[in-house]
Amino acid sequence: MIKVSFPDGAVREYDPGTSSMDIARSISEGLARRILAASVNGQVWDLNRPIYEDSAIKFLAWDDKDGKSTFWHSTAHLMAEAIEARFPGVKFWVGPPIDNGGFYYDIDLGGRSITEEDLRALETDMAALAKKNNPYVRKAISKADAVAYFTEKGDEYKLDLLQNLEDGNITLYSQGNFTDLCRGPHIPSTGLIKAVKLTNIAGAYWKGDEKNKQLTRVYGISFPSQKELDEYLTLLEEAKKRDHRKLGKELGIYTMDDDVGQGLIMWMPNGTIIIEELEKLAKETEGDAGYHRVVTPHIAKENMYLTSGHLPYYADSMYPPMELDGEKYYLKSMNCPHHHKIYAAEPKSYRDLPYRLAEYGTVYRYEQSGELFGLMRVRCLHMNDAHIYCTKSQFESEFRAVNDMYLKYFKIFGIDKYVMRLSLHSPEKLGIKYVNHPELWKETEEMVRQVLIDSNIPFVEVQDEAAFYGPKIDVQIFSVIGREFTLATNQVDFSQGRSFKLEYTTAENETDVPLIIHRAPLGTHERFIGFLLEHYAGKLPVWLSPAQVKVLPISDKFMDYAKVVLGKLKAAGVRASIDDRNEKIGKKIRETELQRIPYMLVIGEKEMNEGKVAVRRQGKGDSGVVLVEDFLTVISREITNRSNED
RNA sequence: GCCGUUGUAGCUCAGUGGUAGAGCACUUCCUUGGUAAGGAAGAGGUCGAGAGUUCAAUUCUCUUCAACGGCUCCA
Repeated sequence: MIKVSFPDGAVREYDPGTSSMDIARSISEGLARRILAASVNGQVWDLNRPIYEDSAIKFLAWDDKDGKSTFWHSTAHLMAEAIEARFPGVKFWVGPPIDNGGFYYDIDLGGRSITEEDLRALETDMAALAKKNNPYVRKAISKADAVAYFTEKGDEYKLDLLQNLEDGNITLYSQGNFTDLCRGPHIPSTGLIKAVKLTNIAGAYWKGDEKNKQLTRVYGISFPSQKELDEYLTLLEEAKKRDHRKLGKELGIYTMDDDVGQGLIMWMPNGTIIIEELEKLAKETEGDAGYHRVVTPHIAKENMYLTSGHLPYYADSMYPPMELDGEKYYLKSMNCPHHHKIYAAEPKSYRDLPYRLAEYGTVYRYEQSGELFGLMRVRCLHMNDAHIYCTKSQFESEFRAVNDMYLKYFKIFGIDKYVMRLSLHSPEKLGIKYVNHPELWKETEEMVRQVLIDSNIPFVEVQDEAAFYGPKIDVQIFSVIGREFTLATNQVDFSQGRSFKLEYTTAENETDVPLIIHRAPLGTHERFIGFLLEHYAGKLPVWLSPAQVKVLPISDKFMDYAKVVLGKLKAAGVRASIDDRNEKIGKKIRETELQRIPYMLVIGEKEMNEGKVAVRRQGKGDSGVVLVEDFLTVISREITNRSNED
């Protein structure tokens, strides 16, 4: 007998060779019907795989992350079966589940292409195949047999996969007429897949390398019931409504134009107000933290970018140079070199450090055309940039102060869904993507890691994401459509101080090179505002809102009083206007609501006679009649406090 | 940059091998209305751009530009 223990601590005995499914059935039929896979000693297993040893078991159902991935992975195989039946001779690369929902399969269609109509037909095929309730059958196979099998099939992709697999560790999975090289696990049978949606078709380089052939990737998602699929589709629709590109247009935040160029944002009056509020916040905060503000040009000569390392490392993402008087000038892709020159303009002693230079710097980056994305990925951006020059002993407290600044900002904006990422270099890319100082990388990476640990900030470590000049902490956020972006960044630079020959005189009257911190807690205006629009679903807090109050007279009989109210609002520094159109109040309210203007002041006879206003909060309806002065007190406080409540 | 999709009025979108339509927005008039769309009339587009096929192209073909979905990339 084998001992099987459960998450609640219970232990039961079973015959060796019992499967997780048998065990589930011995507990309850309902459980057996619900589960998709099992975790056996921490590994996800097929439910029908026999267990021969004492094991800790946990059943995985749809509400489990691993249950979902297993389900989606199995659906990918189901899709492959349907595709192979419809397009004989196609070859499959890999078909994994996706973390944030669904699955894909990369396919070599052999010159054919798949259309939207094909997807609809494949969905029908898949539903029919699912209905057959074919079991997913696992078969362990020797490497030699596997190679023979796929050689006969002429499947160079699976043979390629096999190269990196160890003999004795190779399994095939089959369901219906489809067999795939796969480590599994899978759900018991296709009948569990009740609803499938194939969402899109895309190209994807084989092994993710753009030098390789491009395969066709088909994305899909599936659910154990039609209802859940419908809910998912509704959720997608909702997400689209808060897409910053849609809101940006509806709210008059920004525009782009073919004549201006790709990825070049023009901020409209409403967007500019947001920018100015953000800059005001940044200037206050940085002023308090001892930063000096500077302003630098948008271009510089080639030589500076050779010194900085930008040209050797990042020439591809800089705009090509313009030539003047026989000199090459580049649009700047970073502000740091200019700031270094300001540092170097006057001799520094240790008494001058930390020396902090801040600028909302405009930089230009030649992003690949296919990568541009609304406000989130653009070619001209305005960075909340600053560089801190400090001694080694000051580094930790400076770096930590920057982190504290992040957290302060995030609290103001109510940002809580982000991932702090410690971005490290890759040793094999030293001298290619990263400056070649292995010992400095090691030292500074440890230093940054320690700051995070000491500050009790949860973080993930990722290789090969560092800046070319040093490790960094990135704050990763997700757009409503699920794309990941670095919102803010806090970077160590042990390299440029040397390349620019920056120095300071130490207390011992010696010369030393400062460490540099590059930081951008508010990222760039473009990405940050794009993020905020989605974060707030367009309902910006009052202090940030381009229009804060709309005065809505019931009819033009009350226009004079409305103007008095407007005058008081403006005198108090509130951004307000009157809807003086000849429209009914219902329509004025509807349009103001749609513009996400936080406060509406409805004014009619009663309000006029009593010196009051009827307040309506955006999204919340009528919230009562108050004296104009009382309203002013409330809104002024909300603005001054940069209140995030509504 | 690569694969795929799309491009018609300010916006959202119909439509056709015989030089275009709706709703909203806009303008004017009527209406002076109390918490999410009052009524009427009017104006507005060389159908992304260029070339080709055709008696005739917004429609078919090619090129190009841009947007979108991915891939690659992202200091």
